[in-house]
This record gives sequence, C-alpha cells and structure tokens, in this order.
Amino acid sequence: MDTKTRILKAAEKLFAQKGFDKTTVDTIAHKAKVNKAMIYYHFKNKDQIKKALFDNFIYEIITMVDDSMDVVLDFESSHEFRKFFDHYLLFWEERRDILRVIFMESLKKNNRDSSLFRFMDIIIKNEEEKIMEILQQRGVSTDYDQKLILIADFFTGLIPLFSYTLYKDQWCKHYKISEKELRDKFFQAYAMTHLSYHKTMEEQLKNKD
Amino acid sequence: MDTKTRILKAAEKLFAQKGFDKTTVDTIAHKAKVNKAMIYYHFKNKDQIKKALFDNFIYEIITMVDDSMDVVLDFESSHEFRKFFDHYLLFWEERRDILRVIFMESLKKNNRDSSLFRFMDIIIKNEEEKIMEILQQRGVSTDYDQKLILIADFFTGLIPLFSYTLYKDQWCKHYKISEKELRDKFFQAYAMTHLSYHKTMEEQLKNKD
Amino acid sequence: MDTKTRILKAAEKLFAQKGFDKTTVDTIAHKAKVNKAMIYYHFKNKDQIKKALFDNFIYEIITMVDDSMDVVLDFESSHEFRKFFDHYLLFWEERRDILRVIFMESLKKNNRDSSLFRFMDIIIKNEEEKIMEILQQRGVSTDYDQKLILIADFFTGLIPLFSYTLYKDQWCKHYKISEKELRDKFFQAYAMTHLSYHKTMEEQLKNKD
Amino acid sequence: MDTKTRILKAAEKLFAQKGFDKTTVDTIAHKAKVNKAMIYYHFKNKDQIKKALFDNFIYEIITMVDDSMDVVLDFESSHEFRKFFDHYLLFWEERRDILRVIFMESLKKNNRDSSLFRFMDIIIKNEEEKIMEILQQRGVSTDYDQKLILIADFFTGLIPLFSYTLYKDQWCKHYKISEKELRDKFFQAYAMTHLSYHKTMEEQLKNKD
DNA sequence: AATGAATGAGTGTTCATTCAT
DNA sequence: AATGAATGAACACTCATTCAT
Repeated sequence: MDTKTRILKAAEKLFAQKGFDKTTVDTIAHKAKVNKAMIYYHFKNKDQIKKALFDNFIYEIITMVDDSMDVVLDFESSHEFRKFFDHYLLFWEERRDILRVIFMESLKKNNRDSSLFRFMDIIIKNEEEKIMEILQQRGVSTDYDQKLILIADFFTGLIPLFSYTLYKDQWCKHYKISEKELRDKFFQAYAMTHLSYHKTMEEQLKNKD
Repeated sequence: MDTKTRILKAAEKLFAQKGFDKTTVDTIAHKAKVNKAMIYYHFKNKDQIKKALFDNFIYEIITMVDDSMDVVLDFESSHEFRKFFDHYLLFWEERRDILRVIFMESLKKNNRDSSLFRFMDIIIKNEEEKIMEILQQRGVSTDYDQKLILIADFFTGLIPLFSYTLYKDQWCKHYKISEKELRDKFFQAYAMTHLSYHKTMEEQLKNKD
Repeated sequence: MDTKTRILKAAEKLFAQKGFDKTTVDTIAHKAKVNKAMIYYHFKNKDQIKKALFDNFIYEIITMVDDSMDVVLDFESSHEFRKFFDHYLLFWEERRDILRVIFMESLKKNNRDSSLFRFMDIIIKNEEEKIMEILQQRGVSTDYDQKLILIADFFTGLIPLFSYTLYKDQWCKHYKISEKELRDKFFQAYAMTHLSYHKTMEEQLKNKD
Repeated sequence: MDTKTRILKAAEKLFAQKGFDKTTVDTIAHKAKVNKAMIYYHFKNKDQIKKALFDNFIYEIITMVDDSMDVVLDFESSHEFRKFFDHYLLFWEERRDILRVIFMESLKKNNRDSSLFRFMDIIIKNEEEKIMEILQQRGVSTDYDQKLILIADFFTGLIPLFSYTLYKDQWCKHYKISEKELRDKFFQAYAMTHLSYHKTMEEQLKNKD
C-alpha cells in the first residue's frame, strides 16, 4: 500500500472512531506509520483528507451503481427482495467507517459539505431507474410524484438501512442480541415498511391507468 | 436566566452548530456571556456540560411521556394519525439542537454514552403501551414479538422521524422545496411505511386468534 | 477550634504534603472546612498564611527555649545525653510538618525569608548558654571561637537532627528498617559525632588554661 | 548546545531558584530560548523534565564514582582529609542547583521519587569500599555494623556536606562572613565530627581483634 | 519522497483573589 | 463572621501547519 493510501485508511478509521475534530494529524501519521510532514506533502490540510475520503466514496458509489445493472429489484418476490437487501447491506457494511464520518459531519448545522445528498441522490436515482424498468415491463404507468419518491426513499428507505449499518454493533451490545437475530428482525421490519411502500406505490400507479 | 442555564443554552447551540469537539469552552463562555472560569465553577469539565445537556434531555423526555397520557394513537384514522404526527414532530423540532448532538456523539465508534438508546427506549415503551391499550379495547391479541417491535419502531419509526427533523433544513435548501411541501410529502411517506406497518402488525395479531 | 486555627492547621498539613506552591487555597478551605472567602477574611493572601505559620513556629521555639531552663545538657554522661536527645527530638517530631515547610522554602534560591536562620539562632544561642553554664561550674575557660561554634552546631548538630526528623519515614520505608532501630542507630551516630565534638571542644578549652 | 540540553539547563536553574511548582513551562521556554511546544516535543510533560534532570544527575554520580578510584580517603592525615574534602565539595558545588531541587522535592511528604536515596546510596557504598580497602591494608577487621555505617554516613556525613553546599550563600549573607572563613570553619567542624567518627569506628574495630 | 525539528495560536483547566449579600 | 458567585490572569499541554535538509 502506498503512503497516500495508508494515510487515507488510517484517517478513515480514526475519524470513524473519534470524529473528525477529535482526530489529530499526529495520530493519523502514527497509525499510518508515516512521518507527519508527509501528510502535508500529500494533502494541503486536514480538511482535504476528509474531502479526499468523501470524494473517493462518491466515486465508489458511482462505480458500484454502474456495476449493479444486473441486480434485480423485484418487490413481488420476498425472496428476491432479501437477496437484494443482503447484497446492498454488504456493500454498506464494508464502507460503514466512511459512512459514519459523512453522517457525523452532515449533522453539524455549520456543515457546508453536501456529500450526503450527493451520494444518496445517485443511489435513489439508480433505484428509481430499475423500478421504472420493471414497471414498464409490466405495462404500469410510471407517472409518479418524483419529489415524493425521493423523500420516501431517502427518509424511509435509505436512512433506516444506514442507521442499521451504523448502530447495529451498539444495538447488539445494548440489547444483548445476536447480530444474526437483529439482521433477520430488521429485514422483517424493513420489508413491512419499505417493501410494502413500494407495493402501495405500484398499486396506486395501476389504479391511475 | 441564571448562569448555569445560560451556559447550557449556549453550549447546546454551539455543539449543534460545530459539533462537541470543535466547540471551545471560550466560545461557550462568550456566547453565554459568562466568565470562562464560571463554567468550571458549575461543571467539572467540558464533558460534564454535554452530560448535563443529555441528562436534562432524558428528563424532558420522561416528563413529556408522562404528560402525553391523553394523546391518542389510532392508526385506523389517517386524520388522527396526522394529528399525532404533528404533535410529536413539534416536540422534536423544538429539541432538535440537542437531538443533533446526541446523534453526532452516538455515531462515534468510541462513544461510551448510551443516551440515544436510553431515550429511544422510553419513547418506544410508551408508544407500545398506548398501542396495547387500543388493541385490548378492540379485543385483539397482544401476543407479539417484542424484539421485532423494538427494532421496527427504532429503525423504521423513530429514526426516519428524527432524520426528518435533523435534515429538513438542508433538504429544503438542497432540493429547493418549501418546508410545508417537504413536511406533507414526508408525512405521506411516513404513513405509507410506518402506519402501514402498524396495520400489518394488527392484522397479523387478529389472525392469530 | 476557631476558624483561623483550622485554616492554619489545614495549611500546615497540606504545605508539608505537597509543598507551598502546589497547595491551593481551595484545598486549604476544603480541608479546614471553611468557606474559601473566609481565608481572605483572616489572611491578606496565601503568603501571609505561610508567614503566620512561620511566626507561630518561631514563637513556639521561644516558648520552648524559655521552658527548658531545667533540661540539663551534660556531655559527660551518655545516659544524660540520651535523655536530652529524646526530649528534644520529641519536640521536633511534633513540629515536623512546619519544619518541612521551612526547609522546603529555605532551599529556594529566590527565598527572602530568614525563618530558618532565625529559629536556628535561638536554639543554638540557648544551647550555648547551657554549655557555658556547665563549663563555668567546672571552672573551664569559656573563651571559644563563637563563629565556629555557630557553624558546627548548625551544620553538624541541628541539621542532622532535623534531617533525621524529616527523612526517618522515608528511610524506614526505603531500607525496610523499624523506626526504633533507626532511632537507636542514629543516636549512636549522633553521639559519635556531635557528642564527641563537644568533648573535643571542652578538651581544647581546658588545654587553653 | 542542542535544544534538549538548553531546556534542561534552563529548567535546572529555574527549579533551583523558584522550586519546581512555581516554575512555569513558559518561563523555561523563554530562558532556554526555545518555543514552548518544543519542550513538549522533547518531554512528555513538566514532570518528565524533572525526571530527566534527576536521572542525568544519578548518571553523573555514577561516572564520578567510577572516575574517583584513585582519590585516597585516609583519615589518619588531616591534610589528606582536607584534600579529599575540597575535591568532593567542588563536585557538589558545581551541581548544587540540581541538588537543591532533589532536596526540595524529597522533603514533600507526598513525594514518590527516591532519587535522594538512590544517589546517596551510591556515594556511601563507594566511600565504604574505599575505607574497607584501607582497613584491610592496615590489617584491621572489617566486621562492622553495616546499617549503622549507612545511617551515620547519611545523616552526619553527607547531609552536613550538602547543607553546607546549599546554605553557604544564605549563611554568608546572613552572618556577614566571607565564604573562605565559612569554608575553613565548616571544615574544622566537619573534621571534628565526621573525621572523629571514622577514627572512633576504626578504634572499635581494632579492639575487636 | 521523507524526516526531525520548529512554530504560533490556541484549548481545556486552574488559581489567587474579590465582591455582593 | 460567613457564603456562593464571579473574575482575570495564568497554566500545562496540544494542534495544525511549516521548514530545513
């Protein structure tokens, strides 16, 4: 692994652990096993490390979205939905450190960075396209309320998913429950809410015709 | 307002704006218009300000829950549900600064504070009791999967609500949409997911009998 | 015990434990169980507490010296000398906290306070008088080198005695020896040096005649 | 002189002047003409400066002891003893700043550092060895009370020597006496006590045979 | 690309002292 | 005599950033 990557990996872990502000450049250098001055050779300042991390993440999202053309999103079959659920969750779980940092930073009122919305946008747009494809195959109208979809997908689709990813460890420890049980139950809950929402939407669209 | 309260109010606002770590004690003192040393007269250290804020919040939650005995939680009537929705949202919106701080802090992996779970617990328990009451009135079985309820209420009930509270301003700005429109659409989405989940649960319980 | 005395007692103990500079007025107030502002009611500032302590000590020395008229200082009899040794040591041991503080402060190059010399002076003068009395009784010349006596009594008479008082606890702990054994051996050493010095002096004076 | 040494030199002087606690890191930085942060680059905290100073001192003692193999310690000849006395005193006088600090700190009841005993130990052990060597040359028994020797050497041998080193300036000023006169008289007193003690010891050992 | 040393502005915390009551 | 609150200056320690090599 080259120096720059080592710095980024170290920074990501530390930001996730202690938050961006509580993490010192010294600690990053130490964890990355590089000389502190090297950090300033590769990055203009501490903020740029965060920015690089966020940009890389967005880039990963875009790549993932491009690569997931073939992942089916069929709300009719619960079994298919579980496969879809597991597939995406795995992706998020592997990126939960950076996810954590983005959420922490996005919660600051001061925050001027729009990474959260930028990457959520990409994902929702992609999901929408997939759904529209299926609807078109089934000959259902695709004339829905775009803003509503965005809001619903964000607040009741993605947010619960991310919260699950970010809080599952604390949850398991706090409620003394196994990760497997939590995951299964969360899937049930998610199906009952988000899946049922998609079905309702489809129903409504059918009725429109 | 006495000194201690002024300090707490100032700290809350600043923590919400810049995060706990980026807020300096100097700034708090300045905003609260108190001498910096007075902060250390009233609080052992910066952490204890946060703790006091969190403890006060939990106390407010408990009081609110005790006072909300008469708020009906009837999922049959969409109109009743909207009233319920508006009533609670108002409460959270008024406390969104501290909410913001709790979430920011809870996202740190390092975090040893369990305020998030503590106050979510109280709310969910209260909601559950209200639902059970109604179910009993209707003569429906109350033999449900407690863990599932907890998980569902947390990740798909409360989390979206809080996310809405915390992100609505950024959302409105980013997507250039009025607060009223966002709120109405979010309600629709929330009803389609969380309300429908409650209905499904009741259905299942009826079928058990 | 009245407030002022409680403050002085507390200050003395704390100064001995942590040194004057490391002791805070808060701690004194807490230990003395008085309100901090009361300390400033009774003393102009922290320095004046030290000064009061030192002045009281000097006063005690004077009183002690006045009261010890009848204590015999006969170097001929080892048994008498041991009685003398034990009698004085008891007095110093009871005042070793303040003794400790005086020495600590006197070691600072900066130090402008002359308490150490003031009280040493009193004691040496008193001892000298006693010795002279005995010498006169025995008809021995009292024409000795005053400066030498002062120097010898200070550096080889009093200083070892005070060092014993101040370091005995540390010594016992460090060398794992009982207090009794240390005291007996120290007496032997003291007799071999300081007592023998007195004898030598008397011898020399006799030879003068 | 490199930065670290400059810091140590400055700290030593200041600690000796005002005591460890009254000396601020700012002052050390200023006196050493280094940036304050550099102090924390070289030392973990203020305490570690003290520790480094003490450790260096112990190291100096060890070196000195190793180098002093050839210094004769013959109590028979007063002239030899004066040479011995002057030689060692010079060494202590050159280190009296750090000596001062060690004594000041060792007087605190709280004190957990054992530097005083550690370095006294080394010196006494060395002196003992030299004496034993001479005794063996003279064919005198070396079966003495080890604990007594330690106690006597510490309280009546080294302590007066160090007290002289540390208080001579104050003494000269207070009693308006020249340094030369003080030194000569102190030597007389020291010879009368400590030298005579060594003679007594040798006498007793001879009688044992 | 890499390093050890350096810097200035902070950052949480403490302290002696004072004030109003 | 007594108290709780207040104050300003200082204090130990840290941090992001830079420099010389």
